[in-house]
Amino acid sequence: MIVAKLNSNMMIPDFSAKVNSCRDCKEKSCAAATLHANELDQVRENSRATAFNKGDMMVHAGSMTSHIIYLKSGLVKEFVKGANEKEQILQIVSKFTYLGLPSLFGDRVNHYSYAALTDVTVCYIDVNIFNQLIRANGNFAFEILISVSRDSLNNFHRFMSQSQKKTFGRVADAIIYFSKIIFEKESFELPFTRQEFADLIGLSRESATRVLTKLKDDGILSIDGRNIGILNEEKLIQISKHG
DNA sequence: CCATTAATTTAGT
DNA sequence: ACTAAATTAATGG
Repeated sequence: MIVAKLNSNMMIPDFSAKVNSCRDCKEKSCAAATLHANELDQVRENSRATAFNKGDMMVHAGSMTSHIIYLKSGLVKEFVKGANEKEQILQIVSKFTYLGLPSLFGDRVNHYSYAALTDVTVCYIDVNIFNQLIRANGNFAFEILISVSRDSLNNFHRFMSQSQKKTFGRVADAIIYFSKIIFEKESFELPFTRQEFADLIGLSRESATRVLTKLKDDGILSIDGRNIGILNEEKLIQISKHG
């Protein structure tokens, strides 16, 4: 390990740079779009922008929620580790969403862990200013409520199907989930390994790949490494419904 | 800087 | 669980 010597030419990196402007932000959330100019300036004063690399841990479950993380770009996985140390992915979070809202309102501790699936850019927003805005601006609060509720509905449906369906149905659901909700495309690249794919739907890695190759052999999917294409959507939906 | 090799991670059976 | 393939890190020039 090389330790850089501090001399007069070496500046300590300047982390004080604040977010440039929230008013002109091109990556605003629906909620932030309801804020007035002076409120956005308040947010700016209490925010910092940073980036994470693919694979980076962003939040550990159990840590305190001092800041809300707003995801400006990239994909993030939200997960927990069960008693058996097995990972369960709760959902894949895509851009323009706030991470950990249920933890903010339900507790002061993050109940879930977050890790970057791709390179990611974020803004940290102080929870105090966030709370303040919710109290002060009903439209903002309403939008936040909408996103939390949608999240909740989505996740319950996913977990329902997971607990009731067999392996093929779960895999089909996951593929449809990626195609419709995350990527909004017929074909896409899985943002993670087979292990993680299995962790998302509560299967073993072996079962997950077995089902994927079967779906490929049956001509329902095209699979090349992490690239997945839906060839026969009708059948896929059939499988999803059937179990 | 690039090339080679070693080590780790991932996929498939 | 094991093997092969792929990706990433370390090494040497």
